[in-house]
Amino acid sequence: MEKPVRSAPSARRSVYGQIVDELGRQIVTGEFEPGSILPSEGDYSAKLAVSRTSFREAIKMLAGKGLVESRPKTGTRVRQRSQWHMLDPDVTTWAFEAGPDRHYARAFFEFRGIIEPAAAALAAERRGEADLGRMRRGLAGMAAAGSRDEWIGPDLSFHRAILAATGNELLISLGHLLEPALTESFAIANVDAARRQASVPLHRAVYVAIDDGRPDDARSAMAYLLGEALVDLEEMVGIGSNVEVAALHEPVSDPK
Amino acid sequence: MEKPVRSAPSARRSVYGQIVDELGRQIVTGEFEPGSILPSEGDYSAKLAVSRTSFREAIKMLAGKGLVESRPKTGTRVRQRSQWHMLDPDVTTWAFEAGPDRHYARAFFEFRGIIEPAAAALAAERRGEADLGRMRRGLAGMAAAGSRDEWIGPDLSFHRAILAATGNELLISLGHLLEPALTESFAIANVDAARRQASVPLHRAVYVAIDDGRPDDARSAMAYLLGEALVDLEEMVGIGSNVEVAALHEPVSDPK
DNA sequence: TGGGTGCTATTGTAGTATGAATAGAGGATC
DNA sequence: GATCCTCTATTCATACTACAATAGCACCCA
Repeated sequence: MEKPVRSAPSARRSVYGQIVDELGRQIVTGEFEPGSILPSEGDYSAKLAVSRTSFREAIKMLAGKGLVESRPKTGTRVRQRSQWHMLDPDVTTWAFEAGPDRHYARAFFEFRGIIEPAAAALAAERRGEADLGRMRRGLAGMAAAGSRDEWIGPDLSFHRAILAATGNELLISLGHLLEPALTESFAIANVDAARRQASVPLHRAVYVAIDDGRPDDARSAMAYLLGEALVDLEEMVGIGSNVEVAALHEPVSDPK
Repeated sequence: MEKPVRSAPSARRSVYGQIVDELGRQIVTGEFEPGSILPSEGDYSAKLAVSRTSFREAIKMLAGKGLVESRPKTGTRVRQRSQWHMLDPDVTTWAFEAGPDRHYARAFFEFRGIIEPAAAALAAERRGEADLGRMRRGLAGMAAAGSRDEWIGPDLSFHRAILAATGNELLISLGHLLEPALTESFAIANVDAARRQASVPLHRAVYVAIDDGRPDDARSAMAYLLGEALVDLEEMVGIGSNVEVAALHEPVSDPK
């Protein structure tokens, strides 16, 4: 549909890459409902005015992320949400781009709340000088940041450095999810400069605990930091409101 | 190289699917080193006796998992491990298939040790009757299992049911990683029937705590369960041995 | 010696042809 | 009337070819 400048995110320029982004976003936002069948390759590629080859390559990439499934005769079907690879950076990007998807954003912050405090504790045991240096640079960058855009990079670096310090490849991989999430979170919750600066001491507390080798303090400092960040987002978007939390107690219906 | 029966995992039968599996495994096991360039599409597809079309579709799927990166003129390059999507089910499968990759297996169990106790705690707060039913069926299946193969399914169902009970899509996605991990773990650590049966009460303890709505007990019961499972694997493969743990304190060198 | 400038290998895209698989309709059989 | 089988049409799967776009690299010229 409308294809605006879309400066920031990913910015794939190849034909198949654009289709991946466009179709991926449409699927994640629910424009194509799970269980539904996409138009046939021939029809859809013609409609998009691209070759069937490029279209198929895009579909293959989406299939690799668990979003769709192609079978002869049947066609290409959108899989159930429970089958999607939610931990894929692109899927995360699309989910956050989709405007404030409250359900997803809430799940994501809950997930961070599990991972990152534990990662901070591990980092306090295993941090190397290089990791600490990256954290310090992140802190300095945050303290110096004037605009929102100047803030995101250092913030991201700081959290990534902690994940990297754990030496755990799976935790490091989570850093790839953080980028779209942070970028879009800040785009949504437009916290002002004063508020951002207020979180610098919280970040510093995490750093000090890691530097001193105090895992439990690092864990709780990180938990507190994330809690504050969630509060900011809540106020803006309303995720995590009481209604949402209550609703979450029953929808385990999800019947595969 | 040798292409044995490979009964269990994925078992893709399409041409491009086989290439994805084969290339993916070769990259993850290090047969193609990060930073190296694959042979050109024309050469490699000819060598494999498949069309360039199918080969490219396979490459696209691998690119979607962050394993490779294609650019005109340069070719297709294997990306650094830190860029891989380690939380992709296929990548997990290849990493475990690769024989006992101690480094990865240890990271994976550490990761489970972070996620699953927290998930169990959340499940104790949010579980629905359907979730509890699935857990009960899993327990019953484990108790009744004679062979190793009969055990894996119920075990997997049990852990997935807990993740599902959290209602958190990201946690549910982790269930996709569990399947290859459990399958291969049991293939490696061939624990005997008596030992498996000994873990049934541990699983039951987790279930009871969740059923009763006691988050802290669920968390610690799950942590204990995973600890025991890790002990089994350690004895077989040597992951997590003292040497390994000690070595992990410094290799944060991982540059970029 | 330095810098611009083609050459060329490689991926990207397109179009077409053929094959294989299967859902579903329709017919045969009991 | 119900069940099973066959047959067909649709769709994806694979292959092959041609050309465009890109960018590394060597070469040439000032």
